[in-house]
Amino acid sequence: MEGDIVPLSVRKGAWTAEEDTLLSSYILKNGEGNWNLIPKKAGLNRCRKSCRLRWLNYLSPHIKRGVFEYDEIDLIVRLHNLLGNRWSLIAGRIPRRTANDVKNFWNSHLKKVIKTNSTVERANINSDTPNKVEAIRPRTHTFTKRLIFVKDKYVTLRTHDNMECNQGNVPIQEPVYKEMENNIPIQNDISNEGVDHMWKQYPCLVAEKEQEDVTLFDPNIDWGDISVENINIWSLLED
DNA sequence: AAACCATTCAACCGCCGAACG
DNA sequence: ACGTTCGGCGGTTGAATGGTT
Repeated sequence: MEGDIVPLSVRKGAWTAEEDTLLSSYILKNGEGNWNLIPKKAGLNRCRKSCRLRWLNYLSPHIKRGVFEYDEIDLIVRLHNLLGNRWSLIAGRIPRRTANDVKNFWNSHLKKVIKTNSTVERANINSDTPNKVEAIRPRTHTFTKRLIFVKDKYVTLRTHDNMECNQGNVPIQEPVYKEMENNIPIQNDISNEGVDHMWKQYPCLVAEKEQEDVTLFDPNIDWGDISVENINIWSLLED
């Protein structure tokens, strides 16, 4: 692809502190904009991809670095079990973590020890056999009264202010599912800090009888993604 | 202390799809 | 309809680091 051809003189390899400073100061001042122009305008002898990667995976003030916490690992394992190696989707559900970080963490820490499913506890099983994952592709589903099985559950919704409510047809990209404990929903442990979306929990409204039409979710909210842990909501909805 | 091996992770590569002319 | 550009993705590499012998 012609767009990927870069001049031979373009620098490769590890970034220097000076290059980091040039890129950071330019983007913080002018925004991300056109990655094709950024290297030139920032005074860098780097290709657009190198600049983009360096910013998104390392320099951006929005990313979180360092040790993965238990909650994050748990989420990675569950989401990987559900989505397979779709790192950008997985990272998109873990606030402030990059796809590259999640991928590296999986490959270096989790891949070897995850045997068959998605719980962190089972990650302690020592095995040389890598987990074979069948990815489940997100699809749009229409919610109907058949969702009666969610009685006594909470659904955690990731909402966006700018996303319009699409009543009836809810695009599902990621499932989350929270059990009720003594009628109190288990707290969502995902931080909202520094992210442009909000996590909210809504009780599933359940009809008394299966024959009734039922509004499962508050129709006044803006729908983003719906997330369900522990179950494969997509396959359940197939029936 | 030196050699070797294993692990980590930043960075690169090749490819894809969307947007655009 | 087609070619080009660009942003983005997952797979892979290899330098740096740490651990072991």
